[in-house]
Amino acid sequence: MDTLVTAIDVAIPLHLDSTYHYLVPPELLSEIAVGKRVLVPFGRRRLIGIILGQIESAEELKPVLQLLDPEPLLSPDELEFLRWASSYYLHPLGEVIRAALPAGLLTPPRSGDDNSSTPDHRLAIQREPFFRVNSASEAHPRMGARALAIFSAIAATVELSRTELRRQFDEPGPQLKRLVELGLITREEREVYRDPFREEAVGRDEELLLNEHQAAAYCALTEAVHANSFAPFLLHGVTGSGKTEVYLQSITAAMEQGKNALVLVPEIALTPQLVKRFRRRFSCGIAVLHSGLSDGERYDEWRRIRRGEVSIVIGARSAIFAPLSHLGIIVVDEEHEPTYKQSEGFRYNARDLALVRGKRAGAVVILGSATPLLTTVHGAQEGKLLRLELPERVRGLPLPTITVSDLRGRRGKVIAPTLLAALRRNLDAGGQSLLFLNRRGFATYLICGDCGHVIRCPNCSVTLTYHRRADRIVCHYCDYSLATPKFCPACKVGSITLLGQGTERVEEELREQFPEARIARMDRDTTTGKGGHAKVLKGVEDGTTDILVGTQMIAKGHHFPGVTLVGVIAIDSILNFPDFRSSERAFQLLTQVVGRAGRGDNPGRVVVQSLMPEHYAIARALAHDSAGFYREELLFRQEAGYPPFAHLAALHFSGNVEESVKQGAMGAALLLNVLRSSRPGRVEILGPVAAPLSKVRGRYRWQILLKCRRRDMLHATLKAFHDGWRSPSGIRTAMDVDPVEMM
DNA sequence: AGCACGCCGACT
DNA sequence: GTCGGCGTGCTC
Repeated sequence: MDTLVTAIDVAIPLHLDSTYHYLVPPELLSEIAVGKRVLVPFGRRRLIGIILGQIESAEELKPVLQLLDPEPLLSPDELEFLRWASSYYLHPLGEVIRAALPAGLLTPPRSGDDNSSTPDHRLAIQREPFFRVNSASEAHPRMGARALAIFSAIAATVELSRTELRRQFDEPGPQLKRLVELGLITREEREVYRDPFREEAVGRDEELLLNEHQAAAYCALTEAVHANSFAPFLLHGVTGSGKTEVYLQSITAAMEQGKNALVLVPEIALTPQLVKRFRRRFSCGIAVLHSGLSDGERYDEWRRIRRGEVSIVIGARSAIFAPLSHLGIIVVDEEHEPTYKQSEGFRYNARDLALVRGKRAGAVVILGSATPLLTTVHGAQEGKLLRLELPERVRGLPLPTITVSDLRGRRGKVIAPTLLAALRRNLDAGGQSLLFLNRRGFATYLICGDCGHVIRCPNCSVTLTYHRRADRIVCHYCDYSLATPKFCPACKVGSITLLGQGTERVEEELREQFPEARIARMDRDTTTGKGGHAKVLKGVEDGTTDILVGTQMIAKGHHFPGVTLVGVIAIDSILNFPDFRSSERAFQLLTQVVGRAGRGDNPGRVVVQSLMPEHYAIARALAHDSAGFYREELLFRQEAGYPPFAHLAALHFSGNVEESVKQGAMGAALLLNVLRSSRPGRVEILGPVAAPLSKVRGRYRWQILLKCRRRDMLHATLKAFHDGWRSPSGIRTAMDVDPVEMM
């Protein structure tokens, strides 16, 4: 019989389904613990993995090279959560762990020097000297004036950092050294955090008085907080109904119980006001996590959370993995936002994970939105979550006047007469206008007038967009661009016709129509670089811009207090988007946009241009009838068999080689096999399996959609498929599983 | 995902 | 005779 040796089970952050075992050298035996990192040999490489558990093994194993942490990075409970996510999303645990930890912690050291336990110098823990006055020491007669000033500055406070002293006295080094030598002050080196706020002092802010609806919501939430068990809520509040104040006071209630709060926001760059409001309200530690932080700053924030130095974490989707203990409350603000979904690699949805994490932690989960997901509304109807409503604006403004401008039968101009007249009137009255179109550029496609050839991106299957200012044609998928050709590249003689409309064209048309108006455009083309946003926004805020044209960007987050006219150039471009949620998106967008109109006691005006003016998503949004919209949308989904009445998952097949068609075909074949051998009829393939092959960033992609009435059955099918899948020979590609709507 | 092993074409 | 193409298979 073979002798058993102590080994560990390790998750490797690669696209590998299995975990790997390593021998533990005797000298490390006492230090081994679940959740610590280890440097291990992997083939010819050395990689950093996470210890999942201890095992006894009789196999021939390679030994662990190095144990990297004195304390575990992940608690057993956190690891359990990540394990769940790994199996639910059918994604390797090692990669799930990598997504949950600050960037760089699992990146192995460059070959060569490997004696450092922090593999990346950017993640080095920063230290800084602090100076404090020794007890009973007084100003010394031999001190120079400068040394005296420095000494007094330190004496005036408890201690001062070198950075602070350098800021006040440039080059204080020699004097500090002398003061230390004289025994008057003490120098002490301490660990410091990189502070992503560059801490400007914020004033305090008092709790606001809640109105009747807010108070009712607050009562329900605090009661749930006190109950110490999982309780999910939908906080359905119209724009301006004071959802944030309800979040703040509920969090206060949780903190009074000694519990912590996690707040997810769609995109933290767009919500600085929210962060500021939290910082004004709470004196406890607050960590802010988002993609704008450097790896070092992120790592520091993560460590502050891990050590229990903060009680509140605010962050974008990846903050759902923040190592916050004693979770009492999780807020998902604007829960309908698609940014909660990660759509590459480890495909997860932070909104869904918030519910799972909240359940595991026994916490209150608030999904807040003015336009919640239909799935959420349905969940509330089924009694899975409790719905709290805030139907009134805090400062009750009358609703804007709303017009739908019927575009049918009109050709040519982007701005039709109704909107044009409204713009004229608003301009003459000195009001500001906001025009929305969700397409950049001048013309969305170019077609040869002679041979009909459409110019497409060589890497992606999409048409190229003409940008007039840059005089180039650009791919909006991969940013490939080309100088605008004079003649058709296919037939070499035909002239090119510009079709489809973008923000650049709207801007040009406005300049023709209103030469005296001050017009600005805000989209990805005009806001590149830091402060690009701020510049455009300032123009609107201080009234030096009369008309602002923009994409999605202008519909979100910003406050434009002077806007009295909002125009939606083409809501159809959203309604006709090939996605079963397109009505929902249109409804959300219009609701948001309508909320932008109005100044003071002027309710403002909204004009929506559409080729489908009777569409229920338009009608209901403009009538502020969300109940009506959800009722009709539920009926439509039920008939079509879409979520929330069925569960969907997508299988993506992608690769560099054109032959990835073959892969898709193999996938379809395997899938049919899986379906045949499981319970027939319970899972169906949605849409044609021979879906058109699309090309994105040079990679071809094939997609198969699966539909099932029961989530567990869909998951079992996906799992069987996933386990049975092998890339067809000759093609080196990846297969991705994307549970679109499984919760 | 890397990284090597392995078996076929043009070269110091 | 070798250098190198990338097909295929493994990594405790």
